[in-house]
Amino acid sequence: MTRNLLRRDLAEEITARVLDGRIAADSRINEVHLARELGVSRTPLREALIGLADRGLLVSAPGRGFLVPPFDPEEARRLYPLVAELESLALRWSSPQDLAGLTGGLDRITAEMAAELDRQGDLSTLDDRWHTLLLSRCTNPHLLRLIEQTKPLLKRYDARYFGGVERSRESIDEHLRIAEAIRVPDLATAAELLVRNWVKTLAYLDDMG
Amino acid sequence: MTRNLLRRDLAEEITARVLDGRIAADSRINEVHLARELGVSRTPLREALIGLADRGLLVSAPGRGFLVPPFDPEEARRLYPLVAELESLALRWSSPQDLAGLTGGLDRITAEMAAELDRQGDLSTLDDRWHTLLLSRCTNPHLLRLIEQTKPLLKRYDARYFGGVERSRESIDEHLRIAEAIRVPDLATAAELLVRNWVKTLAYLDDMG
DNA sequence: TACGGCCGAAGTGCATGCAATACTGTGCGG
DNA sequence: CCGCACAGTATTGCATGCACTTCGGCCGTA
Repeated sequence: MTRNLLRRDLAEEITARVLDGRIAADSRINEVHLARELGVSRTPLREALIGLADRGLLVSAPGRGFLVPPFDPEEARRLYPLVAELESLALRWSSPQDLAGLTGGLDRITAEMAAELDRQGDLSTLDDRWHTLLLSRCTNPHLLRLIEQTKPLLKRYDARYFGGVERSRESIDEHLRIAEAIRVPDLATAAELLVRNWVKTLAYLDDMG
Repeated sequence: MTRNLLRRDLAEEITARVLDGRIAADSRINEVHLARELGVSRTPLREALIGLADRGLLVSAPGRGFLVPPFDPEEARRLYPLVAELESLALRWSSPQDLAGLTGGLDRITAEMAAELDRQGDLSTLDDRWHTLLLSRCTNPHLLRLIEQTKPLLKRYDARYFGGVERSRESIDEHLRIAEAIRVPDLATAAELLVRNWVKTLAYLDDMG
């Protein structure tokens, strides 16, 4: 059992707040206020902020502390293809046999997504679980780390624009087809479809914004 | 002009020490001793260590501080293809025209490498400069950040095994051919050659260790 | 009005202090 | 001889303290 460090919990909490906008984009973070609000001292808070800055979720401005970068459509257009390629790589670096064993779990999550969509609920956490499961057999921990680090940056944009029912149905269908390709198994096709899934999401975002 | 933070200088210094072994692999870092040795307090030192742990150069063990992970041949076999794919991606995401303008500078560095090889000098920093210049036209800052973060991990292994004259000559030749492909410009070929360059280096390492 | 310099308040960056946890070595029992 | 318990030390994780920088408002001047 791993004892949890305050700075990790804080990093998680701050990430959540940045993603849902409770900590606004294009704003500075006041360490004293935030520390008081979270009921901790500045030290572990700063440690968490430094970690987040190293991952790119925040930027550190010497003498001015930490900033939440502003939204930038251009950045979204960089992040989606990046995550697409990284996930594609992770998929191609997984054992086909191991992957085939995942299809049941994957499709179950997809089914939950369909149900949640009817209920007009939140799909993003289910989508996360699906992708995480899909990549869980990748044998390259460093690649997985990079993906884990990059996705929050992307989720900032996803969270803003998510909710298109049209696109959600389409995406659910794409998930099913990816799982199918894995069952064959045809990883090249699966990886290709996975990239398309991300890129199409970006295209959908671009059309809106 | 960017005022420099102590934690950044420290992170740089610690990275250097880990890479050249002054901080041994598979050892714990004693914050008090290291802080005293570096003439700073534990606070900015810890901040630097946290950043390095987030990048994967160190690992954080709750209650036990920070550890330098042991050398693991398996890890090297994961890192080289990863960096290869990342750099390949960065190259393919560069503008061919911009890249073509780099060939002069690239070849100059390659020439310096050849000269340095005759002198039996250090090639790794020149190699770094070459790769950095090659990727300098990539328009995806997040991808470049991931590469910057991952390369030190790899350099830990590179530094251990570097020095094969045979492989160095071969690598220099590969650099020239990559620059050629860029001049054409034929980025697909260049990216392919770049991947090969990394993978062959790994193969050479594997043969030794 | 627009601009620039000064002054007080606010905030960061680093140092230090403290309590809880983890390590080391010793002695005892099996 | 080996394993375990225990006491003392060392070390981490977090809190607090302090100095320097930055920010915001006010004034004076052009």
